[in-house]
Amino acid sequence: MHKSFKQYLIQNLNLSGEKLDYILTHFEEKNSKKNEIIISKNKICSHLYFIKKGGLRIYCIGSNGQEWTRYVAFENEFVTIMPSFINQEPSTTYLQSIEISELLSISFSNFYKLIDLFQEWESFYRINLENIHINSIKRIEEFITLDAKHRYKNCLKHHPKLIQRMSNKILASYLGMSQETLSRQKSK
Amino acid sequence: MHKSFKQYLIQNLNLSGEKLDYILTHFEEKNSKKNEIIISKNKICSHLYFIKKGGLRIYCIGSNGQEWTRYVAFENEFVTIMPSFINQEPSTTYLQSIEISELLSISFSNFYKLIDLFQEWESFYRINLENIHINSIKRIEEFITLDAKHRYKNCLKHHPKLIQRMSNKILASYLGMSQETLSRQKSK
DNA sequence: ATCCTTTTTTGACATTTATCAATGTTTACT
DNA sequence: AGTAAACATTGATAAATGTCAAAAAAGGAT
Repeated sequence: MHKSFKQYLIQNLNLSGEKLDYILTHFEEKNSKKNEIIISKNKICSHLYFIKKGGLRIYCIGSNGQEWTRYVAFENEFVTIMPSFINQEPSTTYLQSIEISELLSISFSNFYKLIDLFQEWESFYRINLENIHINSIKRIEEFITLDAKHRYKNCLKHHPKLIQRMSNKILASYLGMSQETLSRQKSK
Repeated sequence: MHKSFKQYLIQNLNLSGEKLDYILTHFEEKNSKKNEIIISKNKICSHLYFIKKGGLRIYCIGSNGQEWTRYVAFENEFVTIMPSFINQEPSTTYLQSIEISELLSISFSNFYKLIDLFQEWESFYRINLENIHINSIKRIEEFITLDAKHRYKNCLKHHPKLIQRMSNKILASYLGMSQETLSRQKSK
């Protein structure tokens, strides 16, 4: 059960045997269809998800009703709507499946229970936080320093595979530009 | 010694007595002049700083030589160039004092030594990471959803005090717009 | 395979924001 | 206090990007 996830944990979490199996019992299988909304705006995001297969995105709605993608994640990544999950407050964004996906979920209370129980689990989480935070920092730097053309080129350079799995519409909304502008950057 | 910092830790870190004092011995006083560069681009950021007084910013250089402010921090906040500090690799950005500041610094090796020694210290750091990551997320959402006018208005609403302590030049570079554009937003 | 829906591309035009230049204002230093 | 340097404002213009509309292309369901 949770085989690929267990492999992932063995490689990244400094725990094994009974403790690891105990941790695994806190995760539940959850599948999602393409385009399925997993968490809606104004709901409290009560779970954190591990992606075994597929991909998710987090998006917000702009003043004119447009969707803007704040985050994307694929296989072997954790996702949740952090501001909502951590503070257990209503979300300002949506969590959506952008492919047929196989997920594992853990509830807020169980997640933090494991942090209290196992320092190794907290370290694992902390290292994950460090990494996603560095990614956020890079994303901020791209927004303040680069124009549309260079944001696209940069993304193409650093995440060529991800681009292939996203529609132009979603990629444009991730890069902070209109679909038309993205389409024009591509033909250069 | 480190009196205000000790108060801060007593309130936010679940440790006291000898252990707390032992932690404090790993921090060194450091003062900085206004505009002083504390860490230069291409250098490895070997320390994390706590701001007792004053303010710092992190900025990067755009393709046309402009400075873009990625981060600002004032009293009772920790700052470091995270991508460089965590991975001990050359920084792509500068860390600069924007006011006369009184800092406390801890080295990379001592910081992670304390994490290994005290689970409480790791928790303290983890909670800090959660908070700054949520702030980064909000900043990303502002960049993808808001135009220049609304980015300024939003900043005015959520960080009115910080704005007063930053020059227009730095504020504009923080909000991702030219000084002239910011100046025009203000007169509305 | 075919039809229908959705996505992507392209063009024309509008809007936002940047750039350059000039002037007025503040700040820092001696 | 006085001076030089840095900063802020304003106007004119240019460049980048958004919006709207239509055509072309791609993808899904039956």
